[in-house]
Amino acid sequence: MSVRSSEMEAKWQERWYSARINEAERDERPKFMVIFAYPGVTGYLHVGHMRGYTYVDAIARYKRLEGYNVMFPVGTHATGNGAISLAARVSRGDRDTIEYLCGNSCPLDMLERLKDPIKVVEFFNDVYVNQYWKRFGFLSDWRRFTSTVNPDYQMFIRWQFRKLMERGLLIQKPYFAPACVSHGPVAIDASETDIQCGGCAETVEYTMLKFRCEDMYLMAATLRPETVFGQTNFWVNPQADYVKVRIGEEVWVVSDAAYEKLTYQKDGLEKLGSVKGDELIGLRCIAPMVHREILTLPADFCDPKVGTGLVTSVPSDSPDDWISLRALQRDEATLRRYGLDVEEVRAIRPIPIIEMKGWSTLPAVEITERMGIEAPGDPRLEEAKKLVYKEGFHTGRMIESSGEYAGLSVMEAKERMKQVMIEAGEADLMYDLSEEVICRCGEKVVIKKVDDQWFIDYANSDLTKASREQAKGMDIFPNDYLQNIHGVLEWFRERACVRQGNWIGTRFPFDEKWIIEAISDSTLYPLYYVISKYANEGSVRAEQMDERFFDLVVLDRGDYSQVSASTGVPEELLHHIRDDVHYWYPLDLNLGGKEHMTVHFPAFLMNHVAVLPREMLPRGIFVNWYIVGKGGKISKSKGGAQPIPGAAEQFGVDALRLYYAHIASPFADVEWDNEAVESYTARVEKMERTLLDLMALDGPASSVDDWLISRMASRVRRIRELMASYDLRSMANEVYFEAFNDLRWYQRRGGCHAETVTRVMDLLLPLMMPITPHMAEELWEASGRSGMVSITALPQIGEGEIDLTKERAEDYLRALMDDANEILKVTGIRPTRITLFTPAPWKYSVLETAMELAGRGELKVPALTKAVMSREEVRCKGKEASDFARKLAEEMMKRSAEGLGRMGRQFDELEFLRSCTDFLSREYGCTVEVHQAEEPDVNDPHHKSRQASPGRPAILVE
RNA sequence: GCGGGGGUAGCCAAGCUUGGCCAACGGCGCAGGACUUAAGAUUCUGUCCUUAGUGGUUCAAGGGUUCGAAUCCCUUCCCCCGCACCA
Repeated sequence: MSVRSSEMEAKWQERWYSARINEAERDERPKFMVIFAYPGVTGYLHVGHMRGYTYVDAIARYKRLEGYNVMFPVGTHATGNGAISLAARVSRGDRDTIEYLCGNSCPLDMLERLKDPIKVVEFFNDVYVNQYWKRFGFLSDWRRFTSTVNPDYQMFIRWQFRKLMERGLLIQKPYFAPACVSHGPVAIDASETDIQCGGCAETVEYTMLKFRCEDMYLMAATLRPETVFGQTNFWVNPQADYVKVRIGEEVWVVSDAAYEKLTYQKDGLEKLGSVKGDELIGLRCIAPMVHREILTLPADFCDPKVGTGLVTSVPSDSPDDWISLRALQRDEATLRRYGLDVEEVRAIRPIPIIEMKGWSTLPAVEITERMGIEAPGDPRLEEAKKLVYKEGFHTGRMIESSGEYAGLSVMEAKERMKQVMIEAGEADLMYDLSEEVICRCGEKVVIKKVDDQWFIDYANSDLTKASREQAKGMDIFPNDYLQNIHGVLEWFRERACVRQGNWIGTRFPFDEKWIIEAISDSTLYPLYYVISKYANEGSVRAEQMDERFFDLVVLDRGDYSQVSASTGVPEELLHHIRDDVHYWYPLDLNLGGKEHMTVHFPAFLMNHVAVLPREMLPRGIFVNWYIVGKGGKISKSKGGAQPIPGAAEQFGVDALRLYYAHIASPFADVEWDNEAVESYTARVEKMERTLLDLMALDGPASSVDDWLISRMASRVRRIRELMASYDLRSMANEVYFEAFNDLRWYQRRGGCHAETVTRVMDLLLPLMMPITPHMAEELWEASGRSGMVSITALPQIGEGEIDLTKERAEDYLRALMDDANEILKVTGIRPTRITLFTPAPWKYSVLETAMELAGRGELKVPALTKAVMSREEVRCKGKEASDFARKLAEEMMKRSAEGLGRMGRQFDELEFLRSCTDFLSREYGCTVEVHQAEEPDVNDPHHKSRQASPGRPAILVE
């Protein structure tokens, strides 16, 4: 795209914004409030992100056309550690980060400032608003911009949490979270803001099985508590150091390392003394659940750093256990060294416990054989374990050996058996990280018990029920999600809503040591856009927005004079804000990417339901899918990774907007493809040129004028229907492709009437405004219209403008030409004369009779034949007549009611074709004659005229 | 495993809810014609096979329902996404 285009875009944006048509103020009109789920401020966005945002602007613009007072606010979400992480990387001069910033044309002198997380947020807020959203010509009310770091926003969030507390939806219970042993809570994520290594670690829950052994318990940590029925022995690492620990009445034995971890998770641990691994070998202990006595045996694979450093042995399902057991059984020297009874150990056999499709009941034995694993310590054991575990977890089922659990799936059995053992005091839980994590300070990161973690109780059944009820009445797109969201709401459970540590966010109002986490502070926020304007313009300060303020303006609770006195906000302003809130809310549409389906949208809905009265609950959700790069993510090498301003420059904003709107259904991922985008650039240019050409026309009226007007008017009507479900793609198709083809056809048919063109522009330009607003304005102005198309109303269709018969006649002409082309193609004739025959009058009378019969539902071949053959003027045609009746009846019986309706829309074919002869002879470069079949003295050597039927003339080419 | 989505002509992609002008919108690509000194742009025509406008075979595969199915039902094969504390 040319510079001219960018200048043109800037020109119109400047006009829109200086005329403030984007600003939303309460008035008498019906309102429409729409948002997109604000993006997290984590860095530059790419062209894929603009898809959903563009939908929102196009929908907002369309709603303006329909006469709504539209509010389309934007904001950003800075909560979490994204900005902190980026600032940290800039601070430490991370090369990739600097390159990334500069590659996106971040000014060099910014780098120093970006060491401060808040500056990072401010910087990107500016980038998003100015380089993305304004660059795309969004009619968003910029005065309402807000960000989760703003103090006023945070006052709103604190209020929201007070309301959740009031409703009894905040609950406290223990929780296990990663923490540095010296710093406290840390974030573990791939960007490794807080940590040196281990960004991919996950928290894993081990079940500690208690094996009674004399006066103590050997504690075996396992991820597979459901395998207890397969236990055959117990593993101890003879080299490792273990400790005895008193906890309550019990004495546990765990590895040194495990003891340390447990001190963060269990209260009242008392270390009694150390014990070497080899001292624990050859003991007999009682296995939990099965209450069998088993033997403790030596195994090197027990890592004291993993779990408790003690392992229960299930050789049927654990490749490690099976290989170690077999090796030990063959190793008489070792057995003797530990004073073990050789025969007893050799008698140990795996016990089948789980059956799964395609496997024997001893999968560990099977997999090791298959993979040829022989010795303990084989690195492939890890892979073998994963494979068996995964298969078993998903498809496994417990067999008879598991007693009352027989028949349960592994998944179910795992949960149940774990619970039962915990309740019986035979097991406990411990948490660990899947890999080592080291804090920035160099200390270890462990899983620490948090006793007083706060949760939002999304499992609350009243809340769930009310939310589902609300969802039923909402406009939710796509339809599948409307079905699905009920399941999601049902499945949503308590969610930890606060964090400690290094996060950006709002302080939890009931305990300032907590920061409200990222999902929880972005659910009710659309409401805040109504109020943010007052904070941004300075008429209400953050500290004035206390609980009573929001109670009053949102919930109508409290007294104006009192709240005014206590907050210092003038009473009149309070009224004003209150009325704003109740005018704009509820939110009409919340649009967001598909990643929001399982978390954000349900939480958004449930928080609204929890806090607000029924009449303020949201009305719509729209989910959009992604623009992806070839083979998945958008990337530099595969296209689409270029900065948004660069793409705007290269392709043109209107072209990009049209691309997003039209390339595919919103509910499907699309692969970014430069060529495809370029074709939309070409399309925008073609459209513009075509319309400018039309505007230059100044000729006489002709028969196609009414056709074109009808066509456009029909499209306006259809678009109204389509846009009731925000079907931008179909609208784009109608305007930029279908209507475009109409315009070309009009010109081809010789249409050139200025007045018609004027009317067409009235109808068409507003419809172009939502998707290609800059071009629409440009053409609006070029056509001599005043004002801006962005603030016009959708055109009203005049009485009689839609004339379906005219449209049908033109379709008939096209079909005729298709037939003629077909004949010319097949025969290869270069025509010197084309003769068209309309059917003989009696054929119309047969059609009429057929329509009558069809209207009564009595159309059948014999019925029609009988009815028409009784008439003399038909009967005299003999077999030709009966054949025609048969074919017609067969044809018509295949039609839908709509199809029959079209057939019934009759017009004078003879006259119409005669009016087209000039056009047709121009098209075909030969003389064109029109006759009625059975007209005397017409050249028709092959009796082609007999083929004519109503709606389909016969053609003779020579 | 649970939940969800999908397989349409060379490619992308509509249609499927409410079965019937559906051989299947549209775009891209390709081929040919027109315009042009030429190129580009534009425009017209064609693009499953066959054919004086007909007929045949198609919408992952195989069954079924129906006068009639890309559309509804069943079975099979293949692909994708989500499963949480991450926005």
